[in-house]
Amino acid sequence: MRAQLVTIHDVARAAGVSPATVSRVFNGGKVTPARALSVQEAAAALGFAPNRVARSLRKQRSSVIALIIPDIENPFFTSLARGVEDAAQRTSLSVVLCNSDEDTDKERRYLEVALGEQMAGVIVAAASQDETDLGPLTDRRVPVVAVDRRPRDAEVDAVLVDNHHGGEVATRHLLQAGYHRIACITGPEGASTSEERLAGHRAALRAAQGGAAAADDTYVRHADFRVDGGRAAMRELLALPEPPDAVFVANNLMTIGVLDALREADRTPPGVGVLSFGDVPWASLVRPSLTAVELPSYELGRTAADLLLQRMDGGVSPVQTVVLRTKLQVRESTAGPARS
Amino acid sequence: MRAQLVTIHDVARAAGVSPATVSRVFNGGKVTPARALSVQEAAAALGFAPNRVARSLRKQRSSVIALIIPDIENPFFTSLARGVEDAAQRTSLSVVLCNSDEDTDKERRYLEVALGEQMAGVIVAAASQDETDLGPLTDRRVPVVAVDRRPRDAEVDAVLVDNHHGGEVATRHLLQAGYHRIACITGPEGASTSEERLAGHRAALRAAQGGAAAADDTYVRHADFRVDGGRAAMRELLALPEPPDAVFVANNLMTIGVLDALREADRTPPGVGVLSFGDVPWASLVRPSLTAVELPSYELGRTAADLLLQRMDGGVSPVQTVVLRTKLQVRESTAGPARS
DNA sequence: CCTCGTGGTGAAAAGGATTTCACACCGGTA
DNA sequence: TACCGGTGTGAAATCCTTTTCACCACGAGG
Repeated sequence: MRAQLVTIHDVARAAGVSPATVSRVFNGGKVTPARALSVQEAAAALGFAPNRVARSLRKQRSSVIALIIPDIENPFFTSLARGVEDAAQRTSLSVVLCNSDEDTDKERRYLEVALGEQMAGVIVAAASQDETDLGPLTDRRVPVVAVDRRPRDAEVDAVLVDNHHGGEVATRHLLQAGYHRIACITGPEGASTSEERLAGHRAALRAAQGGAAAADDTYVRHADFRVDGGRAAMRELLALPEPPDAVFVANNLMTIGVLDALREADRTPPGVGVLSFGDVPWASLVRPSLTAVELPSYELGRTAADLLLQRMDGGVSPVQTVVLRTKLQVRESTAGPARS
Repeated sequence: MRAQLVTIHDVARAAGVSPATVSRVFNGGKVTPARALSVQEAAAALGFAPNRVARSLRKQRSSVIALIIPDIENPFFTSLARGVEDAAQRTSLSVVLCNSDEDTDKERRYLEVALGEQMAGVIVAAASQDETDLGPLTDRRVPVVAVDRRPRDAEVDAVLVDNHHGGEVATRHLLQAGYHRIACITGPEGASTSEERLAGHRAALRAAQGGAAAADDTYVRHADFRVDGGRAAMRELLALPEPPDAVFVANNLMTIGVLDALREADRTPPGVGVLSFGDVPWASLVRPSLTAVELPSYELGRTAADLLLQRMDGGVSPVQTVVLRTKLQVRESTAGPARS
C-alpha cells in the first residue's frame, strides 16, 4: 500500500550512510562489506527500486534497446525478435519492440523516441531504403545495427541475408525438378531484398540457358510483400496465354496469397511448382509439401544483438556487415511437374 | 554532424528568452505569438529535440505505454498488439512491446522496467493468473489494464473474451453437424481461459444430453496452448479404444498440432470434426475448410488501449470489465462426419 | 489618480540517481 | 616521528526539463 516512491536518500538515511554510498552498493563501487549489507537490508525493508529515469538522465543512456521492425504480424520478424531478446536476456538490457508497419512516418517517430529516450542502442529493419534516416542516431553516437535490410548510405553495422544466393538456389531447384516456365514474384522495386532475390533468380535461369541471356520479364512481377499482393500477382500470371508452370515467390506472406490464387484456379503443387523465399508460417505443418528457402530469422536477430552489444562495449571500430546464408528446405515428397 | 545535444537552454539563448518560455512553447503554455515564433525558429535552426528522459523525470511520468504479451509468435497477440498501437496512434503516446514468453520471471522483469521507467500505463496479458503481481504498479497508481486474461485478485480494468459462450457455441456447432463423440483439448489447468472454454464445452454437451450430466472426462485433455502440446494431446485421443469423431481445440496453435496429428493418422476434416477457438493463422487461406470461433483480437487491443487512455485521463473511478463476444466463423462447405 | 486584476515572463527549485572531488583515516616505510 | 599511498566516504555538482512563485507592466474601473 506504499504509494510514495522510495528514493536513494530514504535508503541512505535508514542505513545511516550517504546517498553516494547507496549508489555505490547498487553499482559495484567500493564499499565496506558491513556497510553494504546494512544498505541492502535497508533497501529491502523499504522496498526500494531504483528510478531508472533519473539514472538514465544522469548516465545519459538508458538500459533499454529498441528493435524496430516493419511488420509485427509477419512471423519472420517475430522470430527475429526472439533472437534479439534471447541475446539481450543475458545482459541487463531490456528490449522494446516497435512496429513501424512499413510506414516511414511511424518509423521516424519511433527513431525519435529512441533518441529522446536515450536508448542504449537500436536494431532496425528499415521500412525504406532511402527514407529511413539513421543520421540523428549515429550523430549522437547511439549504436545502431541494421538487420535484414540496410538503409542506403548509412554508416552502420548490418546483418543481412544472402538474398542473391537464396534466389539462385531456389530457382535452380525448380529447374532441376523439371519445371520450364518459371515465374518470379518479388517485392517492391527499389527494395534491396526484392532486387537481390530477383537477381539470383535470373542468374539461375541464365545459367540454365547456357548463357543465352535473354532478359525476359514476361514472368516477373513486383508486388508488395503482402498476402494480397501475392495473390494478385499470381492471378495475373495465371491469366497469361502461356502461364508459368512454376513460381519463385520472394517472401512468405506473398506465398500464402499465391497458394490461394492457385487453389482458386484449381492448380495446386506439385502440378505447379511453388518455392517460397522464407518459411510459410505453419504451412509446413498443415501442408507439408512445400519447399522453401529457409531464412535464419532467429540467428539474424541474435547476431544483430550480439553486434550491438559489441558496439556498445566500444569494441570494434570499423563498420561490420555480416551475411548469413539461407538453406533450402526440401519438403516435397513428390517433386516435379506432371509429366506430359 | 552535430554531436552535442541541444538543450532547452541553447534554444532559449538563441531566441533571447528564458528556458521556461521555451518549455511553454512546446507544452502549450501561454506565450505571446511573436515570441513563440522566434522560439520555434531557433529550435528548428538548432535541431532541438526535447530530452524525453529529463521530461519524464520531472513530470514523474513518461509518454510511453507498455504492452506485455506472453507469446509474440502467436498471431492472436500480434493482432491484439496492432489494436493497441492503432488506438495509441491517435495520441502522443508510443507503445513498446514486451514479450514475457509465458515466463513469470521475464514478466516480472518487464513489470519492473515499466515501473522504473515510469511508464504512463501498462496493458498486460498475464503469463500467470496467480504469480503475476500487479501490486507494485497499482500501488504507485500506474494505470493498468488486463487483457485476455485477468490475474486473480488484481484490482484493475480488464478486457476479456466471452470464453464460456465461445466454447458452448463451438461444441454446439459440432453437435449440430452430426458428431457424437466430441473431445476437448484445452489449455493448462488453472488458467481462466482454459477453464472457461472447457466449461462452455461441457455446458453444450450437457444440454444435448438433456440434463443427464454425466461428467465424463475421457475425451478431455489439458495441454499447454502450443503446437506440440496440441499434437501430443490429439495423438493420445486417437489412441483411445473408441477415439472421438470430433474435437474442440481451445486455441489456435494447438489446432495446428491437432491437424498435424490427424494428418499423421490419415484422418482429416471433415471426416473428423475440428473446431478451433481462435483463427488458425493463415490456414483459412491455405486450407479454407476449417470452422473456428473467431476472436476479436484486434478489438481486444483497441478496447484495452481506450480503457487505459480513459483511466489515464482520470476519468472513471470504478474498476471496469469489458467482455467481448466471439463469433463462429463457419467455413466448411461439406460439414459433418461421413455418414455410416 | 489610485487600485485591482490579469496575463506574460524569468529565476530558481524540484525531480532522483551518478560521479567528481576533497578529505579523513589507516598502515607501512624512511 | 614524519611522510606517503591507498581506500572508503560524503558533500555537492550534474544531467535537462517542468513548474512554482514572484514580479512587472498594462488596462480597466472606481
